[in-house]
Amino acid sequence: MPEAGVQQAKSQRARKAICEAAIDSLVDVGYAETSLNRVATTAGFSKGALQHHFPGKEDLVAATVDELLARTFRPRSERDRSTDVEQELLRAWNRFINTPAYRALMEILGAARTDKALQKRLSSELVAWGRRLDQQTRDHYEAVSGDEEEVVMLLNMTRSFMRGLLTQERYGVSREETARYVRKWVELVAPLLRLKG
Amino acid sequence: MPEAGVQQAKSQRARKAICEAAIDSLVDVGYAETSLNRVATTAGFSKGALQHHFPGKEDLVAATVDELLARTFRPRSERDRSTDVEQELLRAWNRFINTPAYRALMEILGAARTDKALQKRLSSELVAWGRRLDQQTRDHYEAVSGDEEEVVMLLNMTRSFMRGLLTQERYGVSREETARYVRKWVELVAPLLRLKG
DNA sequence: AAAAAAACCTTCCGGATGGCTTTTTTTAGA
DNA sequence: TCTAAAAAAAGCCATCCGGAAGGTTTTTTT
Repeated sequence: MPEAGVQQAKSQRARKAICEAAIDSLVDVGYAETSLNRVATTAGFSKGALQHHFPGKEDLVAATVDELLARTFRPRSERDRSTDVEQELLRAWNRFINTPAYRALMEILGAARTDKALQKRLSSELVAWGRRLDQQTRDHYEAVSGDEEEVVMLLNMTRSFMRGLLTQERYGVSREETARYVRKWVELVAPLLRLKG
Repeated sequence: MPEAGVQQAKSQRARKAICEAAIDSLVDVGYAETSLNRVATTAGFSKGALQHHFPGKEDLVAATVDELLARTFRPRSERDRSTDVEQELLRAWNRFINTPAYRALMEILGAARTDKALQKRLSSELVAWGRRLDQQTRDHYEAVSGDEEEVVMLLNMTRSFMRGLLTQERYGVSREETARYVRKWVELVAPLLRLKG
Protein backbone atom coordinates (compact mmCIF):
# COMPACT_ATOMS: atom_id res chain seq x y z
CA MET A 1 0.00 0.00 0.00
CA PRO A 2 2.08 2.83 -1.32
CA GLU A 3 1.32 6.08 0.44
CA ALA A 4 -1.98 6.66 -1.33
CA GLY A 5 -4.37 6.15 1.45
CA VAL A 6 -5.40 8.53 4.16
CA GLN A 7 -8.95 7.60 3.43
CA GLN A 8 -8.17 3.96 2.88
CA ALA A 9 -6.54 3.79 6.26
CA LYS A 10 -9.55 5.46 7.79
CA SER A 11 -11.79 3.02 6.04
CA GLN A 12 -9.80 0.09 7.31
CA ARG A 13 -9.93 1.42 10.81
CA ALA A 14 -13.66 1.83 10.49
CA ARG A 15 -14.10 -1.72 9.23
CA LYS A 16 -12.05 -3.13 12.02
CA ALA A 17 -13.93 -1.13 14.62
CA ILE A 18 -17.19 -2.39 13.20
CA CYS A 19 -16.00 -5.99 13.30
CA GLU A 20 -14.93 -5.58 16.88
CA ALA A 21 -18.33 -4.23 17.77
CA ALA A 22 -19.81 -7.24 16.02
CA ILE A 23 -17.64 -9.58 18.06
CA ASP A 24 -18.65 -7.92 21.29
CA SER A 25 -22.25 -8.16 20.29
CA LEU A 26 -21.94 -11.83 19.39
CA VAL A 27 -20.49 -12.55 22.80
CA ASP A 28 -23.01 -10.42 24.65
CA VAL A 29 -26.28 -11.18 22.93
CA GLY A 30 -25.60 -13.97 20.45
CA TYR A 31 -25.93 -14.18 16.70
CA ALA A 32 -29.65 -13.66 16.34
CA GLU A 33 -29.66 -10.44 18.32
CA THR A 34 -26.59 -9.13 16.58
CA SER A 35 -28.43 -6.87 14.20
CA LEU A 36 -26.81 -4.40 11.88
CA ASN A 37 -28.54 -1.75 13.86
CA ARG A 38 -26.95 -2.84 17.09
CA VAL A 39 -23.51 -3.23 15.60
CA ALA A 40 -23.69 0.17 13.98
CA THR A 41 -24.78 1.83 17.19
CA THR A 42 -22.23 0.22 19.46
CA ALA A 43 -19.49 0.86 16.94
CA GLY A 44 -20.52 4.51 16.84
CA PHE A 45 -21.61 4.58 13.23
CA SER A 46 -24.86 5.15 11.51
CA LYS A 47 -26.73 2.35 9.87
CA GLY A 48 -25.88 3.75 6.48
CA ALA A 49 -22.19 3.94 7.23
CA LEU A 50 -22.15 0.31 8.14
CA GLN A 51 -23.97 -0.46 4.97
CA HIS A 52 -21.37 1.40 3.05
CA HIS A 53 -18.58 -0.73 4.42
CA PHE A 54 -20.52 -3.98 4.34
CA PRO A 55 -23.23 -4.14 1.69
CA GLY A 56 -25.05 -6.97 3.44
CA LYS A 57 -25.08 -8.74 6.73
CA GLU A 58 -23.25 -11.68 5.25
CA ASP A 59 -20.36 -9.43 4.30
CA LEU A 60 -20.07 -8.17 7.83
CA VAL A 61 -20.13 -11.66 9.24
CA ALA A 62 -17.52 -12.89 6.79
CA ALA A 63 -15.23 -10.00 7.65
CA THR A 64 -15.77 -10.69 11.33
CA VAL A 65 -14.76 -14.30 10.84
CA ASP A 66 -11.63 -13.06 9.10
CA GLU A 67 -10.84 -10.97 12.10
CA LEU A 68 -11.55 -13.80 14.51
CA LEU A 69 -9.47 -16.37 12.68
CA ALA A 70 -6.61 -13.92 12.34
CA ARG A 71 -6.62 -13.53 16.09
CA THR A 72 -6.11 -17.22 16.65
CA PHE A 73 -2.75 -16.98 14.96
CA ARG A 74 -1.35 -14.09 16.89
CA PRO A 75 2.31 -14.81 17.47
CA ARG A 76 3.18 -15.89 20.96
CA SER A 77 5.94 -14.21 22.82
CA GLU A 78 9.00 -16.32 23.48
CA ARG A 79 8.49 -16.63 27.19
CA ASP A 80 5.00 -17.99 26.54
CA ARG A 81 6.61 -21.12 25.20
CA SER A 82 6.55 -24.01 27.53
CA THR A 83 8.57 -27.15 27.19
CA ASP A 84 5.85 -29.31 28.58
CA VAL A 85 3.06 -30.91 26.57
CA GLU A 86 0.57 -30.67 29.40
CA GLN A 87 1.31 -26.98 29.88
CA GLU A 88 0.95 -26.43 26.19
CA LEU A 89 -2.46 -28.10 26.02
CA LEU A 90 -3.73 -26.26 29.06
CA ARG A 91 -2.61 -23.08 27.39
CA ALA A 92 -4.64 -24.01 24.34
CA TRP A 93 -7.72 -24.10 26.54
CA ASN A 94 -7.03 -20.86 28.35
CA ARG A 95 -5.71 -18.78 25.52
CA PHE A 96 -7.47 -20.23 22.56
CA ILE A 97 -10.77 -21.91 23.29
CA ASN A 98 -12.05 -20.49 26.54
CA THR A 99 -12.06 -16.96 25.20
CA PRO A 100 -14.63 -14.42 24.07
CA ALA A 101 -13.26 -14.56 20.56
CA TYR A 102 -13.84 -18.28 20.29
CA ARG A 103 -17.30 -17.90 21.69
CA ALA A 104 -18.07 -15.32 19.04
CA LEU A 105 -16.79 -17.71 16.40
CA MET A 106 -19.01 -20.45 17.78
CA GLU A 107 -22.00 -18.17 17.52
CA ILE A 108 -21.34 -17.62 13.86
CA LEU A 109 -20.65 -21.28 13.15
CA GLY A 110 -23.82 -22.21 14.95
CA ALA A 111 -25.78 -19.87 12.76
CA ALA A 112 -24.03 -21.19 9.67
CA ARG A 113 -25.35 -24.66 10.32
CA THR A 114 -28.76 -23.68 9.01
CA ASP A 115 -27.79 -20.69 6.90
CA LYS A 116 -26.63 -22.31 3.70
CA ALA A 117 -25.56 -19.09 2.06
CA LEU A 118 -23.42 -18.11 5.01
CA GLN A 119 -22.03 -21.61 5.21
CA LYS A 120 -20.95 -21.49 1.61
CA ARG A 121 -19.45 -18.09 2.08
CA LEU A 122 -17.36 -19.19 5.06
CA SER A 123 -16.57 -22.71 3.97
CA SER A 124 -13.32 -22.31 2.09
CA GLU A 125 -11.88 -20.00 4.66
CA LEU A 126 -12.70 -22.34 7.49
CA VAL A 127 -11.29 -25.32 5.67
CA ALA A 128 -8.08 -23.42 5.04
CA TRP A 129 -7.99 -22.48 8.69
CA GLY A 130 -8.36 -26.11 9.66
CA ARG A 131 -5.47 -27.09 7.43
CA ARG A 132 -3.36 -24.37 8.88
CA LEU A 133 -4.14 -25.58 12.38
CA ASP A 134 -3.21 -29.11 11.36
CA GLN A 135 0.08 -27.90 9.96
CA GLN A 136 0.75 -25.95 13.11
CA THR A 137 0.24 -29.02 15.24
CA ARG A 138 2.50 -31.06 12.97
CA ASP A 139 5.15 -28.42 13.45
CA HIS A 140 4.87 -28.33 17.21
CA TYR A 141 4.06 -31.88 18.22
CA GLU A 142 5.06 -35.39 17.42
CA ALA A 143 3.49 -38.65 18.49
CA VAL A 144 5.26 -41.02 20.80
CA SER A 145 4.14 -43.73 18.43
CA GLY A 146 5.80 -41.92 15.56
CA ASP A 147 2.55 -41.74 13.62
CA GLU A 148 2.15 -38.22 12.29
CA GLU A 149 -1.49 -38.77 11.52
CA GLU A 150 -2.11 -39.55 15.16
CA VAL A 151 -0.77 -36.19 16.23
CA VAL A 152 -3.28 -34.35 14.11
CA MET A 153 -6.07 -36.56 15.32
CA LEU A 154 -5.26 -36.12 18.97
CA LEU A 155 -5.04 -32.37 18.73
CA ASN A 156 -8.25 -32.12 16.77
CA MET A 157 -9.91 -34.35 19.33
CA THR A 158 -8.64 -32.09 22.06
CA ARG A 159 -10.13 -29.08 20.35
CA SER A 160 -13.41 -30.93 19.91
CA PHE A 161 -13.48 -31.82 23.57
CA MET A 162 -12.81 -28.24 24.57
CA ARG A 163 -15.50 -26.96 22.24
CA GLY A 164 -17.86 -29.37 23.88
CA LEU A 165 -16.88 -28.11 27.30
CA LEU A 166 -17.66 -24.61 26.19
CA THR A 167 -21.25 -25.54 25.46
CA GLN A 168 -21.97 -27.20 28.77
CA GLU A 169 -20.97 -24.36 31.05
CA ARG A 170 -24.58 -23.37 31.19
CA TYR A 171 -26.13 -26.24 33.03
CA GLY A 172 -24.78 -26.87 36.43
CA VAL A 173 -21.11 -27.37 35.78
CA SER A 174 -18.89 -25.04 37.71
CA ARG A 175 -15.73 -23.45 36.40
CA GLU A 176 -13.62 -25.56 38.71
CA GLU A 177 -15.24 -28.74 37.52
CA THR A 178 -14.65 -27.73 33.95
CA ALA A 179 -11.01 -27.09 34.77
CA ARG A 180 -10.78 -30.55 36.30
CA TYR A 181 -12.15 -32.04 33.13
CA VAL A 182 -9.55 -30.21 31.09
CA ARG A 183 -6.77 -31.47 33.33
CA LYS A 184 -8.06 -34.99 33.17
CA TRP A 185 -8.18 -34.88 29.42
CA VAL A 186 -4.68 -33.51 29.19
CA GLU A 187 -3.54 -36.22 31.57
CA LEU A 188 -4.94 -38.84 29.22
CA VAL A 189 -3.64 -37.40 25.99
CA ALA A 190 -0.33 -35.83 26.92
CA PRO A 191 1.55 -39.13 27.37
CA LEU A 192 0.95 -39.85 23.71
CA LEU A 193 2.58 -36.63 22.57
CA ARG A 194 5.94 -34.91 22.60
CA LEU A 195 6.91 -31.36 21.79
CA LYS A 196 9.15 -30.90 18.80
CA GLY A 197 12.39 -28.99 18.83
CA MET B 1 -63.61 -28.98 34.77
CA PRO B 2 -65.60 -32.10 35.47
CA GLU B 3 -64.74 -35.37 33.84
CA ALA B 4 -61.80 -33.57 32.45
CA GLY B 5 -60.25 -36.41 30.53
CA VAL B 6 -61.13 -36.55 26.91
CA GLN B 7 -60.32 -32.98 26.16
CA GLN B 8 -57.20 -33.03 28.24
CA ALA B 9 -55.95 -35.96 26.26
CA LYS B 10 -56.63 -34.13 23.07
CA SER B 11 -54.89 -31.09 24.39
CA GLN B 12 -51.86 -33.16 25.33
CA ARG B 13 -51.73 -34.66 21.90
CA ALA B 14 -51.85 -31.20 20.40
CA ARG B 15 -49.06 -29.99 22.65
CA LYS B 16 -46.90 -32.92 21.74
CA ALA B 17 -47.50 -32.43 18.05
CA ILE B 18 -46.55 -28.79 18.40
CA CYS B 19 -43.36 -29.67 20.24
CA GLU B 20 -42.46 -32.13 17.55
CA ALA B 21 -42.96 -29.48 14.91
CA ALA B 22 -40.74 -27.22 16.98
CA ILE B 23 -38.04 -29.88 17.10
CA ASP B 24 -38.18 -30.37 13.36
CA SER B 25 -37.97 -26.65 12.87
CA LEU B 26 -35.01 -26.34 15.22
CA VAL B 27 -33.16 -28.99 13.26
CA ASP B 28 -34.09 -27.56 9.89
CA VAL B 29 -33.72 -23.83 10.33
CA GLY B 30 -32.24 -23.26 13.76
CA TYR B 31 -33.48 -21.47 16.83
CA ALA B 32 -33.71 -17.95 15.47
CA GLU B 33 -35.84 -18.95 12.50
CA THR B 34 -38.06 -21.15 14.58
CA SER B 35 -40.86 -18.63 14.89
CA LEU B 36 -44.19 -19.31 16.47
CA ASN B 37 -45.66 -18.72 13.07
CA ARG B 38 -43.53 -21.39 11.51
CA VAL B 39 -44.17 -23.92 14.23
CA ALA B 40 -47.89 -23.32 14.08
CA THR B 41 -47.95 -23.75 10.34
CA THR B 42 -45.86 -26.89 10.17
CA ALA B 43 -47.77 -28.42 13.06
CA GLY B 44 -51.01 -27.70 11.22
CA PHE B 45 -52.40 -25.26 13.75
CA SER B 46 -53.29 -21.64 13.59
CA LYS B 47 -51.20 -19.03 15.33
CA GLY B 48 -53.95 -18.56 17.87
CA ALA B 49 -54.18 -22.24 18.68
CA LEU B 50 -50.50 -22.36 19.44
CA GLN B 51 -50.93 -19.29 21.53
CA HIS B 52 -53.62 -21.06 23.47
CA HIS B 53 -51.39 -24.00 24.35
CA PHE B 54 -48.23 -21.99 24.92
CA PRO B 55 -48.79 -18.41 26.09
CA GLY B 56 -45.31 -17.34 25.07
CA LYS B 57 -42.36 -18.59 23.10
CA GLU B 58 -40.49 -19.44 26.26
CA ASP B 59 -43.26 -21.81 27.28
CA LEU B 60 -43.06 -23.61 23.99
CA VAL B 61 -39.31 -23.90 24.21
CA ALA B 62 -39.44 -25.20 27.76
CA ALA B 63 -42.01 -27.82 26.80
CA THR B 64 -39.87 -28.79 23.85
CA VAL B 65 -36.88 -29.28 26.11
CA ASP B 66 -39.05 -31.51 28.27
CA GLU B 67 -39.86 -33.58 25.27
CA LEU B 68 -36.26 -33.74 24.13
CA LEU B 69 -34.87 -34.74 27.50
CA ALA B 70 -37.53 -37.36 27.93
CA ARG B 71 -36.43 -38.90 24.66
CA THR B 72 -32.90 -39.39 25.88
CA PHE B 73 -34.15 -41.78 28.49
CA ARG B 74 -36.18 -44.00 26.30
CA PRO B 75 -35.74 -47.53 27.53
CA ARG B 76 -33.48 -49.67 25.44
CA SER B 77 -34.62 -53.02 24.28
CA GLU B 78 -32.81 -55.99 25.75
CA ARG B 79 -31.03 -56.99 22.58
CA ASP B 80 -29.63 -53.46 22.31
CA ARG B 81 -27.50 -54.22 25.30
CA SER B 82 -23.94 -54.94 24.51
CA THR B 83 -21.45 -56.48 26.84
CA ASP B 84 -18.63 -54.43 25.49
CA VAL B 85 -17.62 -50.99 26.72
CA GLU B 86 -16.45 -49.88 23.30
CA GLN B 87 -19.72 -50.92 21.72
CA GLU B 88 -21.63 -49.13 24.41
CA LEU B 89 -19.76 -45.88 23.90
CA LEU B 90 -20.11 -46.02 20.14
CA ARG B 91 -23.79 -46.54 20.69
CA ALA B 92 -23.88 -43.41 22.80
CA TRP B 93 -22.58 -41.48 19.83
CA ASN B 94 -24.90 -43.01 17.27
CA ARG B 95 -28.07 -43.21 19.29
CA PHE B 96 -27.70 -40.32 21.64
CA ILE B 97 -25.50 -37.50 20.45
CA ASN B 98 -25.38 -37.73 16.68
CA THR B 99 -29.13 -37.40 16.35
CA PRO B 100 -31.60 -34.74 15.25
CA ALA B 101 -33.00 -34.56 18.76
CA TYR B 102 -29.64 -33.71 20.25
CA ARG B 103 -29.06 -31.11 17.58
CA ALA B 104 -32.36 -29.51 18.42
CA LEU B 105 -31.37 -29.46 22.06
CA MET B 106 -28.08 -27.83 21.18
CA GLU B 107 -29.93 -25.14 19.29
CA ILE B 108 -31.93 -24.30 22.36
CA LEU B 109 -28.96 -24.41 24.68
CA GLY B 110 -27.06 -22.20 22.31
CA ALA B 111 -29.84 -19.66 22.41
CA ALA B 112 -30.04 -19.93 26.19
CA ARG B 113 -26.45 -18.77 26.53
CA THR B 114 -27.49 -15.21 25.89
CA ASP B 115 -31.16 -15.42 26.80
CA LYS B 116 -31.05 -15.08 30.54
CA ALA B 117 -34.75 -15.59 31.02
CA LEU B 118 -34.73 -18.81 29.05
CA GLN B 119 -31.62 -19.94 30.82
CA LYS B 120 -33.25 -19.47 34.18
CA ARG B 121 -36.33 -21.24 33.00
CA LEU B 122 -34.39 -24.29 31.82
CA SER B 123 -31.69 -24.36 34.43
CA SER B 124 -33.14 -26.58 37.11
CA GLU B 125 -34.41 -29.10 34.64
CA LEU B 126 -31.07 -29.34 32.92
CA VAL B 127 -29.23 -29.70 36.17
CA ALA B 128 -31.54 -32.50 37.20
CA TRP B 129 -31.00 -34.13 33.84
CA GLY B 130 -27.26 -33.95 34.35
CA ARG B 131 -27.56 -35.63 37.71
CA ARG B 132 -29.71 -38.31 36.25
CA LEU B 133 -27.17 -38.95 33.54
CA ASP B 134 -24.43 -39.18 36.14
CA GLN B 135 -26.45 -41.68 38.11
CA GLN B 136 -27.10 -43.67 34.99
CA THR B 137 -23.40 -43.90 34.26
CA ARG B 138 -22.69 -44.94 37.85
CA ASP B 139 -25.22 -47.69 37.43
CA HIS B 140 -23.83 -48.98 34.17
CA TYR B 141 -20.09 -48.47 34.41
CA GLU B 142 -17.30 -48.87 36.88
CA ALA B 143 -13.72 -47.68 36.71
CA VAL B 144 -10.88 -50.12 36.45
CA SER B 145 -9.19 -47.96 39.05
CA GLY B 146 -12.17 -48.41 41.32
CA ASP B 147 -12.67 -44.67 41.62
CA GLU B 148 -16.36 -43.96 41.15
CA GLU B 149 -15.74 -40.28 40.60
CA GLU B 150 -13.54 -41.13 37.64
CA VAL B 151 -16.36 -42.98 35.92
CA VAL B 152 -18.57 -39.94 35.97
CA MET B 153 -15.76 -37.75 34.75
CA LEU B 154 -14.83 -40.00 31.88
CA LEU B 155 -18.38 -40.30 30.67
CA ASN B 156 -18.97 -36.59 30.90
CA MET B 157 -15.76 -36.01 29.02
CA THR B 158 -16.96 -38.41 26.39
CA ARG B 159 -20.17 -36.47 26.03
CA SER B 160 -18.27 -33.20 25.85
CA PHE B 161 -16.03 -34.57 23.15
CA MET B 162 -18.98 -35.78 21.16
CA ARG B 163 -20.79 -32.47 21.52
CA GLY B 164 -17.68 -30.79 20.20
CA LEU B 165 -17.59 -33.17 17.26
CA LEU B 166 -21.13 -32.22 16.45
CA THR B 167 -20.16 -28.60 15.99
CA GLN B 168 -17.27 -29.20 13.67
CA GLU B 169 -19.08 -31.10 11.00
CA ARG B 170 -19.51 -27.90 9.11
CA TYR B 171 -16.00 -27.05 8.16
CA GLY B 172 -14.21 -29.60 6.15
CA VAL B 173 -14.44 -32.64 8.34
CA SER B 174 -16.08 -35.60 6.69
CA ARG B 175 -18.40 -38.04 8.37
CA GLU B 176 -15.81 -40.77 8.11
CA GLU B 177 -13.18 -38.64 9.75
CA THR B 178 -15.56 -37.82 12.54
CA ALA B 179 -16.27 -41.51 12.99
CA ARG B 180 -12.54 -42.17 13.19
CA TYR B 181 -12.25 -39.60 15.92
CA VAL B 182 -15.00 -41.27 17.87
CA ARG B 183 -13.33 -44.65 17.55
CA LYS B 184 -10.00 -43.23 18.57
CA TRP B 185 -11.44 -41.71 21.71
CA VAL B 186 -13.29 -44.86 22.58
CA GLU B 187 -10.07 -46.75 22.12
CA LEU B 188 -8.38 -44.42 24.59
CA VAL B 189 -11.04 -44.43 27.23
CA ALA B 190 -12.55 -47.89 27.09
CA PRO B 191 -9.60 -49.59 28.82
CA LEU B 192 -10.31 -47.47 31.87
CA LEU B 193 -13.90 -48.63 32.14
CA ARG B 194 -15.86 -51.79 32.77
CA LEU B 195 -19.53 -52.54 32.38
CA LYS B 196 -21.38 -53.37 35.54
CA GLY B 197 -23.56 -56.37 35.99
C1' DA C 1 -5.25 24.98 -8.52
C1' DA C 2 -9.76 24.03 -10.10
C1' DA C 3 -12.97 20.57 -11.59
C1' DA C 4 -14.57 15.87 -11.62
C1' DA C 5 -14.86 11.48 -9.44
C1' DA C 6 -14.95 8.54 -5.78
C1' DA C 7 -15.45 7.39 -1.08
C1' DC C 8 -17.69 8.17 3.23
C1' DC C 9 -21.46 9.09 6.05
C1' DT C 10 -26.25 10.64 7.57
C1' DT C 11 -31.10 10.60 7.43
C1' DC C 12 -35.14 8.72 5.92
C1' DC C 13 -38.39 5.14 3.96
C1' DG C 14 -40.39 0.44 2.73
C1' DG C 15 -41.53 -4.31 2.77
C1' DA C 16 -41.43 -8.09 5.74
C1' DT C 17 -41.75 -10.55 9.87
C1' DG C 18 -41.22 -11.14 14.76
C1' DG C 19 -43.98 -12.07 19.17
C1' DC C 20 -47.95 -10.88 21.55
C1' DT C 21 -52.87 -9.39 22.52
C1' DT C 22 -57.64 -9.16 21.61
C1' DT C 23 -61.72 -10.61 19.46
C1' DT C 24 -64.51 -13.84 17.11
C1' DT C 25 -65.84 -18.42 15.72
C1' DT C 26 -65.97 -23.36 16.29
C1' DT C 27 -66.21 -27.47 18.91
C1' DA C 28 -67.62 -30.65 22.27
C1' DG C 29 -69.02 -32.08 26.84
C1' DA C 30 -72.96 -31.55 30.36
C1' DT D 1 -79.65 -26.19 24.78
C1' DC D 2 -76.02 -24.12 27.32
C1' DT D 3 -71.31 -23.31 28.58
C1' DA D 4 -66.50 -23.29 28.52
C1' DA D 5 -62.43 -24.79 26.32
C1' DA D 6 -60.12 -24.83 21.82
C1' DA D 7 -59.08 -22.86 17.62
C1' DA D 8 -58.96 -19.26 14.31
C1' DA D 9 -58.67 -14.56 12.70
C1' DA D 10 -57.32 -9.98 12.87
C1' DG D 11 -54.65 -6.31 14.55
C1' DC D 12 -50.67 -4.08 17.17
C1' DC D 13 -46.24 -2.62 17.84
C1' DA D 14 -41.48 -3.21 17.38
C1' DT D 15 -37.58 -4.28 14.72
C1' DC D 16 -35.06 -6.23 10.97
C1' DC D 17 -32.56 -5.70 6.57
C1' DG D 18 -32.11 -3.32 2.53
C1' DG D 19 -31.99 0.70 -0.15
C1' DA D 20 -32.54 5.73 -1.87
C1' DA D 21 -31.47 10.59 -1.63
C1' DG D 22 -28.45 14.03 -0.26
C1' DG D 23 -24.35 16.22 1.64
C1' DT D 24 -19.42 16.33 2.94
C1' DT D 25 -14.65 15.01 2.56
C1' DT D 26 -10.87 13.00 0.13
C1' DT D 27 -8.63 11.62 -4.11
C1' DT D 28 -7.79 11.93 -8.89
C1' DT D 29 -7.75 14.25 -13.13
C1' DT D 30 -7.15 18.12 -15.96
